[in-house]
Amino acid sequence: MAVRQARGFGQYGGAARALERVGERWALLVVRDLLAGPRRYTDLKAGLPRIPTNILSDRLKELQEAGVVRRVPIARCGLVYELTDAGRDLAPVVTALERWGWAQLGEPGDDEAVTRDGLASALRAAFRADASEPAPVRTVLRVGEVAVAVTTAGDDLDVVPIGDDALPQPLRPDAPEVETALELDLDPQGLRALLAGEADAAGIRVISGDPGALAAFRARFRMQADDVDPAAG
Amino acid sequence: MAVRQARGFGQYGGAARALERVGERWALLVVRDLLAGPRRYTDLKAGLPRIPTNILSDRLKELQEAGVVRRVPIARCGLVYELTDAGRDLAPVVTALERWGWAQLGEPGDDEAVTRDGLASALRAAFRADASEPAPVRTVLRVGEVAVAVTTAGDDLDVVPIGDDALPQPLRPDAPEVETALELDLDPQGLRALLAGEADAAGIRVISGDPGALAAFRARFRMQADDVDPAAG
DNA sequence: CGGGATCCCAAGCGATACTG
DNA sequence: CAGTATCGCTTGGGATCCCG
Repeated sequence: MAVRQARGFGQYGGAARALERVGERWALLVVRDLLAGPRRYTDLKAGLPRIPTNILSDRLKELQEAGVVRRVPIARCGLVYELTDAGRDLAPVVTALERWGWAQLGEPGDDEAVTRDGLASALRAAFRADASEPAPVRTVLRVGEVAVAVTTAGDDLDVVPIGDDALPQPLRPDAPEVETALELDLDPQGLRALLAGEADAAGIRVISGDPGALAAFRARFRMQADDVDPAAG
Repeated sequence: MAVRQARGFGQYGGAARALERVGERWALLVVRDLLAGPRRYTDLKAGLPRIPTNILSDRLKELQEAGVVRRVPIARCGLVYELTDAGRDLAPVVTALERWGWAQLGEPGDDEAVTRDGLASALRAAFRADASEPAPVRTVLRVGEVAVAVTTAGDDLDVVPIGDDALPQPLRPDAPEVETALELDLDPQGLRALLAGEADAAGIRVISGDPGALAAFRARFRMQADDVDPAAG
């Protein structure tokens, strides 16, 4: 009996119910990765290097039963897992966790790496919509082995993995030809510093792009949710 | 060895780190209750009726080690646990969970009850700041055995438990004499319906207050984060 | 009586091996 | 590729006990 009957907390309330549904170990990390798009079992396992296969299997079953994840057979591409509407509604939860967690992060542990979907999730959490800058801008970030391409356009953000992903990207037709304005190579601490808005640029290497592009990126991606409104009135 | 060394996820990222710190079973419910104010061990145990005492003890130790909770001896009042600044920064996480969870809630289970701090947390998550209504308004909500008094004033929200709490409330000096404009008695489903903005008033009993006060309450407390902006430009 | 610590059992987790 | 099966270990659950 892999799918356990949700050991409850005995409370009628939102937080308790949410934690019953997605509070098991690894569950929200699966959701985080699926927020980047549909993934095959193997993709998920690759993005969660330390998850035991039986646990991934259990979590996917439980998330399906909770109405968060759906199994979708794809023509000649096998089988993918994707979020349901309710699953996508978990984005604010993941974002809140990202913001808090990045503020707590120090040095990376020896065996800690930045994963592709984790990087994408971080960028989504750090993104600040700004309708006043509607022109699309594309940035490529590399952290260790992983890389993503980030395209911003006004309030819109698109993060796509780069690399030997077998999964065909939807390749939004509305994001046609945008030149890459900035390409960065970061180490984990550099990524943290960048998203924290720290002035120090250790661990941040600009591969291509001018300083203005870097400054613009820093302005649009910042982790803390400082909701001060600066000017009066 | 009560305090385990944070079985990590092997990832350098915000969500992973956050879940390492506060992702253990019961941990975020402890945080939720502490967001309502400092609590003694016994208060926490009473608010989390199904938590085994050893687990509560373990969680509190882990949360202290994670820098989320602090133990504070109080003159002739024993010992309380309270959130640190980092712990208070978890409020957005709890709020996001509340919002998602209330949207998922159906019927209460047989042994599920609404707890006082859970009710307070739900109200905080549902509150919509509105600076244009600065006059303080006080509402009393009862759900089963628990009751809270909610005072709103513009962007400000204050939720205090009512009942035989041993713990002395700070009793904010800035909230002097406000008459109770509305008093409601709800069953769990009525609370859910109220916060969901459902028109149906089953399970919602008005003890005192006029229909206008109820309508005003419904306008200021609504769970879904509908961020549509209705009118054009 | 508040604030835990201890014990024992069951259930969940982790690693590896194996299968359709 | 996409899981299932098995097994030992670790946690959680529930009850009891201890200490100031």
